[in-house]
Amino acid sequence: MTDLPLPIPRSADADASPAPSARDRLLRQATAMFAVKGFTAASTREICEAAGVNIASIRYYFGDKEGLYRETLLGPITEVIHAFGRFDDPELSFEEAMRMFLAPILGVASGHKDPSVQVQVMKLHLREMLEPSPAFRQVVEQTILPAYQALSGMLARHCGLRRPDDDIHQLAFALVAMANDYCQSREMMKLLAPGVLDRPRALEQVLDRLVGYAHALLDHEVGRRQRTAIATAASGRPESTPPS
Amino acid sequence: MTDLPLPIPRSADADASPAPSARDRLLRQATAMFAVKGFTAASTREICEAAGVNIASIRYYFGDKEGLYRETLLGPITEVIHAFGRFDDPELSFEEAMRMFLAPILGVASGHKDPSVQVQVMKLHLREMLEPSPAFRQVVEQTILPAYQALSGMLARHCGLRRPDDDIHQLAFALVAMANDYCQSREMMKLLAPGVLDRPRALEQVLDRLVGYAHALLDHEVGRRQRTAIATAASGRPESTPPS
DNA sequence: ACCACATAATCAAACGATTGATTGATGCCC
DNA sequence: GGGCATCAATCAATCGTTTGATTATGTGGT
Repeated sequence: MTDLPLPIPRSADADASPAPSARDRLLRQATAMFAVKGFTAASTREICEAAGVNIASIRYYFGDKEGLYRETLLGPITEVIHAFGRFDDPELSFEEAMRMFLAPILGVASGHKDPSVQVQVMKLHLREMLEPSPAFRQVVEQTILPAYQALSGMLARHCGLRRPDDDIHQLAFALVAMANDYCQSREMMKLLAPGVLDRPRALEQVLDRLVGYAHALLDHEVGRRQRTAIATAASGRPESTPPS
Repeated sequence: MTDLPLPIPRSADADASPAPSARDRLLRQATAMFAVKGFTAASTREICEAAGVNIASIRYYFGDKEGLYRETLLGPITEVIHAFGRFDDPELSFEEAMRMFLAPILGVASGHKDPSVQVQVMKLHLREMLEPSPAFRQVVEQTILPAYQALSGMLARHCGLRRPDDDIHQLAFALVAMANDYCQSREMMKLLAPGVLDRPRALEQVLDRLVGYAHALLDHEVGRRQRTAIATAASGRPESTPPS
């Protein structure tokens, strides 16, 4: 029950699986462990045992636990952001752009064979938003911030603005929040409304809905700004909160 | 620097502050610690030192660390859900209902003097959605599930349905996600768009926008359903995914 | 008023277990 | 034999928990 002394379970297959190295196994298991249990709760012994490697391998390959964690974070996040592509291309329609932006977050058409890995990585990042580690702040400034600026800039453009203002920022956060929630609240969603995620083409349908939501919110924001502009032009008051 | 041997710092005031007991101090500091560092990362010594109580107090008042954690979770969540009031009252308009529902989540008009406590507690619950503890699942079924059923039921009613279907559930999750995000991504929001949360009436304005978003999404969903109904009636295909 | 007793609350100290990190030796392949 | 990778074993530190004693707060009897 306690001992499973098989460090390399899969033998040399034909060609499909090139027998993942100890480093890769360690990194993969660490991703899963960190996502499920968090940084502190996931012990190095646990991770190494699941990966079938010795405890000293962490020091050997990554220096220490935080180095392993940093690698676990940095790798997939750049992958997702790269998957965005040029979603802020002015040639694209708003729906096309939002679809390009939302699809990688939901994990649609992910490169991995196992879709749960994508979800685990998203959970890791969402956990970091609650409890930012020093490693994460660095990742944010290098990768997430440019992506967010591209999003808010695109939203501003579709609202007829040259630069995003606070209302655009709020709209951007609302859109991102809707997408993130489908990685974050998955367990609760299965508990409260099992049908949404168990349908055959569940993720595609969720993506369709979210794109529709985004369009509705953009139209709402455009309309609100027009009403605000008319109101301020009529009364001369530069107030910023008309009804809804 | 190390020793602060004053277990009861504030002397007997007039009447405003009844000198919080050791149990209350412990509970308050535990809430802050758990919210900031998580369950495992927050050590019992740390919590007790911050609260100015002995380590054995945890065993004395709550049995063990998990008992303290359970109390930390259960208390404020029932408080928030009770603050919803009867938001699903059929007499209310949709905007009135959503305002009653969203305000407690954002922490508007909270009973606490310190608004950061409310945010901390929300972070605790969001963390639990990523890593549900046994204590949390019990809390979900007892308190969150009824509140969610009230929300999805109200949404279904405003869409002309007797019971919520999968599309209503997805709409409900999107609305909750938008509100949760303002507790969850606060740090990142301050980093990416500082103006949104630093305005004088920031929370009230955010609430106004979210209520507007909710209305826009509801209208979008109603329109989508009408278009779907017309399309299926015309072609006879019971498909469920028309464009946006 | 005084003592005896009981309960509640708090304390310092230590328990065993587990943590992340580190060492020096070992097998292996080119 | 010389890098490369892996191993068992152990380090000091910290973890949550527990103990037994000590102080504070009442309570009732005489």
